[in-house]
Amino acid sequence: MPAPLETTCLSDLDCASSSSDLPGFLTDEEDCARLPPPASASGSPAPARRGAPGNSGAPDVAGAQDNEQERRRRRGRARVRSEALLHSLRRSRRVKANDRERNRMHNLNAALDALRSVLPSFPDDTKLTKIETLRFAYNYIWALAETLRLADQGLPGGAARERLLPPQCTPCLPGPPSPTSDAESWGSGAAAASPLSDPSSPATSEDFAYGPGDPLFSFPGLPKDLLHTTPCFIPFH
DNA sequence: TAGGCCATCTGGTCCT
DNA sequence: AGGACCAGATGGCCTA
Repeated sequence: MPAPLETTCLSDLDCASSSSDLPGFLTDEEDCARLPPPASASGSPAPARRGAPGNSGAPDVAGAQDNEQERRRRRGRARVRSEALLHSLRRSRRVKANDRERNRMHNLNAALDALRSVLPSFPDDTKLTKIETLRFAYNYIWALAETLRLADQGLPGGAARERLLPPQCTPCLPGPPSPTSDAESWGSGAAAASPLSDPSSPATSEDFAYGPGDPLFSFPGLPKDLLHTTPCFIPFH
């Protein structure tokens, strides 16, 4: 049991400063409203009614009772003050933690914006959602890497297409391998299909994160022959 | 109006 | 101890 802190109630100070006006934020005012009012502010307790009518005890006994009551009142006030102080300290730490968390998410969003800015944009200028940005970036990087790999092999476009598109896979270029074997963590529906350990391996439409015509699967930066010969790569405007 | 997306708050856990 | 990270909860906004 910590000793009561002999300090003034910081909740008064906290209540005076509106530290946040964010939606859903529990304001300090609301917070403080929940607190038991500080003894000093709760309407001064009735003064000891020394000699008040109806006090029938003997004077010395009455004095002892008054002293005991006064001690109890002081202990109560100290306890309320210490609780309020602890509460305000927790509140202060929470507010700071909220602020850090907000900044952290802003940084994360800024990084996502930066990622969007280096990805091919769409004609209708629709902003990719977060999950779309991540999936598109993943597919885009995979497609670029695949292009580099084919270029290193010195394969012409037609041969490259043969390598990319096995005969049994005509409708679309296989999507990139899933980054994790846990399909559920990668997406839902077709995006959650079984991962391809080898992008050039035979694949079905279930293997594609995005199907033909899906703008998230068209990469304007790829070689023209690939763009023109691969149904999946829709020329970008 | 339901569903998707997002921002924010919050408490827990891990790390330095 | 304090900060970073994470996941759940909540409420607002927008669209089909």
